[in-house]
Amino acid sequence: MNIIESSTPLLSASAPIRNEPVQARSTARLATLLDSAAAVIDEIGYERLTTAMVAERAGASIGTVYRYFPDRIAVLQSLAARNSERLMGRVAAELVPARHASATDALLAVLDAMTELFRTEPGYRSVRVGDVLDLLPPTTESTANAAMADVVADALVAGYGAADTVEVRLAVGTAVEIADALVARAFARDGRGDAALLAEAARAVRAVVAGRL
Amino acid sequence: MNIIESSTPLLSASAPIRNEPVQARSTARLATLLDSAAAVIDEIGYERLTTAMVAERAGASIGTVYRYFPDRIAVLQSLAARNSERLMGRVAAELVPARHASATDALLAVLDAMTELFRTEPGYRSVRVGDVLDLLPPTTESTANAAMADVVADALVAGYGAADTVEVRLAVGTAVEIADALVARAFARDGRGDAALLAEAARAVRAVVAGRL
DNA sequence: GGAGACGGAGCGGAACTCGATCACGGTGCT
DNA sequence: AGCACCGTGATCGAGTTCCGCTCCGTCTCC
Repeated sequence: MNIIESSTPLLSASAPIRNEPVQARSTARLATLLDSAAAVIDEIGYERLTTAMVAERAGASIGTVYRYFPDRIAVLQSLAARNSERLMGRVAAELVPARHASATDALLAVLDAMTELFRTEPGYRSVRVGDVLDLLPPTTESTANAAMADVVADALVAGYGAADTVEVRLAVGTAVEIADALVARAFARDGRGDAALLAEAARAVRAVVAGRL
Repeated sequence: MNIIESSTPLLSASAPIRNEPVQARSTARLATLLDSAAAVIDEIGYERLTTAMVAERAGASIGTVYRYFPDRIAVLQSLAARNSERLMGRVAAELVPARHASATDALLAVLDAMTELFRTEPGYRSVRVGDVLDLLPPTTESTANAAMADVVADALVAGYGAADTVEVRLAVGTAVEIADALVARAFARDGRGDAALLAEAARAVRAVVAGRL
C-alpha cells in the first residue's frame, strides 16, 4: 500500500501546515491523520469532529496532531486541499489531448470525475473544496473551483481547440461551478448519487456551454 | 426601526428554539440576538462565532442566549432559517401572477432577489441556507434550496402558465440551485457582487430552462 | 404574586501548549 | 567496514486555557 502518494508534494504550499514532514515516517503520519479526519467526518460530520478523535483514530497523541496543524480548522482545510488535489489529478489525467471527442465531452468527463470522488473519497461531500469552510477574511486568493476552472480551460485550449478568450474561460468557470453545485446536490440525500439529478447536471453543463466552445 | 418584523412568526416551527417568546420585549431580544450573530459572522465567519460574542454584542448575558437556543449550532440554524424565510418572502412577493412577462423572466427575478439579499443581509454569504452546517445524519428532510424550488415551481404553475410536470419541477430545481451557486460565487471575493459573474448567472439560468417552461 | 425574562458565576469538556523523551540518520573515529 | 556518538526530527501526554452550557437567584411585566 502506497501511503506516500507518488512523488508530488502531499499538500500544496497554501495549505496551513505547521511543520513540513521531513522523515518518511512522518509523511505517512500526516497522511494517516488526514485519513482519520476524513473517516470521522464521513461518520459524524465536520462540525462534530474533535482533535482528540483524529489523534485516537490515527493512533497518535494530541501533541502530534498539533505538531502538523495549527488548529482544528487547519485540519479541515488541509483535508479540503488534499481532496482538491486529488480531483485535479483525475481531471488532468482525463483531459489529455484527443482523449474525448469534443470540448463538451471533455467537460462531461470532468463532471464524471467529480461524481467519482463523491463515491470513493470518505467525507468528500462534507469537505469538498476549501470553500465550504467559512473563514473570514478568505485565506486564499481564489476559490478552489476557480483554480479548477483555470486548469480545465487550459486543457480545453491546449487539446480541444477551444479559443483562449475571456468568453470561453467564463463559460468553463460557470460549467465547473454548476457541475460542483449539482453533483453536490445529487449526493446530499443519496449516498450513491441521485441518478436523475446527475443526468440533470450533465444537461445543465451542456446547456451552459452550448455554442461557446 | 421595526425590530419585530410584521406579524408573521419570526421563526418557522422547524427552527430549533427553546422557548417561544411571550412578552414583547423578549421577541425583540430574540431578533437582536440573531442580528448580533449575523454581524459577528459577517466579520469573522461562523466557524469562529462564540456564544459569548453573540451575547455581548446583543447586550445580553450568556444565560439569555441559552434561554432561547439549545446550543450554538441552533443559533446558526435559526439565523439560516430566518434568512431562508426572508428570501422566500421576497420571492413570493415577486412571483405574484402576471408581474413578469414570462416564466423565465420570473425566474430571473428570483435571481435578483437572491442577489439583493447578499447585498443587504449581514452574514448572508456565510449562513445562506441551513445546509451549510455539516451534521450527520442530516437534520432536515430536504434542502432549503429544494423547498425554495417547490415554492417557485408552484408560483410558475399558478401564475405563469408552466405545466405541472416532473420535467418542469426538475428544471426549476436546477435553475434555483444554479442561481444560488453562481450568485454565491459572484459574492465570494467581491462584497458588492461581481457584475460579470452575475450576468453569467442570468445567462446560465436562461440556458438551463430554455424550451422547458 | 406569579410567570416570564435576565444575569453571571461556575462546571465540564474540548482546544491547544510545552517540556521531556524517543527514534532516525549522518559523522567521524578506530 | 563497523560502531559509538550526537543533532534534529518526531512523539507523547499532562497540564492550561478557553468556550459551550447549566443553574439558580434576581428582576420585570401583567
